Amino acid sequence: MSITLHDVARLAGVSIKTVSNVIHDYPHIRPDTREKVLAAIAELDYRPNLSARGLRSGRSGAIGLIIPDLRNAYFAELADAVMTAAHKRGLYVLIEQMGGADKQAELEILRGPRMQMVDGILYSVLALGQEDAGLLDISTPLVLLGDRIYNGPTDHVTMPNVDGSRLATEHLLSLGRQRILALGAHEDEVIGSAGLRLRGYTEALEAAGVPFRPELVVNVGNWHRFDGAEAMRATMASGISFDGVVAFNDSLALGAMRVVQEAGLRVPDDVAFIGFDDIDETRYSLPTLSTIDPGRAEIAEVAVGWLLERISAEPGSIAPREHETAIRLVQRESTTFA
Amino acid sequence: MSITLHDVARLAGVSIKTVSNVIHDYPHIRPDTREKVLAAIAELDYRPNLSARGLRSGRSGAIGLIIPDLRNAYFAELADAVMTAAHKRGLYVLIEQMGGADKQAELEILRGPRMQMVDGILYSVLALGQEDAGLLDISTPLVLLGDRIYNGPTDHVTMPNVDGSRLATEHLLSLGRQRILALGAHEDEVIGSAGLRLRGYTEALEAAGVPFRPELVVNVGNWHRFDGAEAMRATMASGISFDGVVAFNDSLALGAMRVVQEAGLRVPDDVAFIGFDDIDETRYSLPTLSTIDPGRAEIAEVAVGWLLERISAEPGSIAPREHETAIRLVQRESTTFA
DNA sequence: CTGAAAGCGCTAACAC
DNA sequence: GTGTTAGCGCTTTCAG
Repeated sequence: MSITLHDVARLAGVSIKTVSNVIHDYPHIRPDTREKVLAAIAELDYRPNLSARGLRSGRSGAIGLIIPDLRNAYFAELADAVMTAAHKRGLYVLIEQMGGADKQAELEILRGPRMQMVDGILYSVLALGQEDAGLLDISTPLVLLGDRIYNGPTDHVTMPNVDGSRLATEHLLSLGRQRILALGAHEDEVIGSAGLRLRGYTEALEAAGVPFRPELVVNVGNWHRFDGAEAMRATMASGISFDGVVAFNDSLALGAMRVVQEAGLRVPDDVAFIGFDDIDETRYSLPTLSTIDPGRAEIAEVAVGWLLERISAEPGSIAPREHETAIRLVQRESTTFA
Repeated sequence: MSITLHDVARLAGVSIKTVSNVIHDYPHIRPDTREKVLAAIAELDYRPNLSARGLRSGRSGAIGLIIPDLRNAYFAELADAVMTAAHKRGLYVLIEQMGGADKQAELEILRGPRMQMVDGILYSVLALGQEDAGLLDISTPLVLLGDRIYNGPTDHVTMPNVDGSRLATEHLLSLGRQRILALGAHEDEVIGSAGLRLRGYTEALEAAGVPFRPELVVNVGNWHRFDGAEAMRATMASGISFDGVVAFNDSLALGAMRVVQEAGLRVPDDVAFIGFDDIDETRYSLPTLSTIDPGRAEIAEVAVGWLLERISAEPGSIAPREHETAIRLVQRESTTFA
């Protein structure tokens, strides 16, 4: 049997209301009463029962984080950032992975029993798209992450993808590269990370007066190292020549960089590489990888902050907001000449 | 206001007990009653209130997973495996990171408010050691992971470290390597992953009649890519010569391999590498990294299973158990000759 | 400033 | 087979 408010109240010689007041820092309590109560709490090692508190208050103190896959370094680092931001505010985080990109599965997780007990949800959209925005009008407070749905029915936090990609491409152009591969495109995608990053790429070429060559745009299904390696093998086999690669994430870049080097080309001398995400690994690859830092901590801070605002606000009282982080070009060896 | 058992009962024209019976698959219910209830549940989209259920039953349906750091690929992959194993059994997982190796901080997390509401804890020990085993005699069901505490007051699941390291070392010896670096030792550590893996290394040398050279044992503080790279730089600067490396985890191996290649040595021709953990990245490094697969899924399965047994058993009724997984040598390019 | 008491939604004796 | 009912521990309204 665990210690309850009653036990503390009895030991301190007060009522449970007073104990509750002390716990919640209710201001009007006589100092000596507070002392007595705190002493009793310490002596009994009292811990509030969170289920009871949750039942009574309607709040669990937990938020959900729905991400594609923890084994993906980007999302592991995002989860870490979200947990840090949440703990600062006394919340705990329930992580849920959705695995493959299946709309139905994703919606089920969003509405499923596991997200039942959280006060709000941070959802990094993967399978759903702009056309599904309507499905997100759920009663649980929700903040969207990622680049699949803009101007949806609720808040959205992401990085400026077009700017980031333009920055990355300009960086390679400034090195004198002219035949730059865009690695990681998704056919016919306009919105979504792939679509937006392709747009930034084309904008940068255009601004620099470098002709856009469709054969330099490489479509890739998933964004893992494996896919980057495969796509690069196919590209090289097809005989296309290039002297720079803007990869739409770091994993793709690392996979592709490996294949390029295997083929005897030097990085950055023969081919310069830049990625997206600034995952830890980019600091230790051979060579280290230049990348766009998306401002992960800022994403987490703003998203958790907004989610909390929604949790305490009247439903419907906060109009949907959009936040884009400050990004940063991180130059490393893959674009630096000795 | 959300839907409660009462609402469902009213719509179905039965009592809440009957609804509860249906939900819990209580066997003796007339089929048509069950139908009516299920229809009402579906119509109202009823979801049980987990706080109320938790309060009443004393179970939250959640287990805690305490790990050092999600950004560490090994633990991200472990978390993934644990979530998979837990979901199979209808549990959700609350992940908690402990950050640096601080005993006090670690104990606080273990006893802290966030682990308050879970039914049991999976704890991958980092800072605590064998001498602290007594501190783990807590009332919450607990299963230990990692290699810091053996034969503690509760169940423990891990890989056979000595065997794994012996296997790895034998593999390099079988390639004809004689000057094999042991990378990742911790000074004076006997138990713990570093101590055990060093023992496996020395055992393999001894069995093969290869002299043990203390200068080939490289101490490393942390086990990140960065530390592997630094340690390798220092080792090479000191002029020690070697033709193989048994790294005590994959990250160390990857960091060190990079430095070796930077210096113009070829892997595996000049130096063969093998790591521990079989993290995803080892499939995509240049060259791909041979490693010891610790049986992560098995660790997760056994640990979650045992934890559940402890949760449903009388406290103290289950004697502490030890489980060692089946391991596997995974040979990749870093130890393969064309 | 502190106490009494109602009730959050659910489970599980116990009745019928 | 199904209904009644007593709390689980906490927050909070309302008195005093």
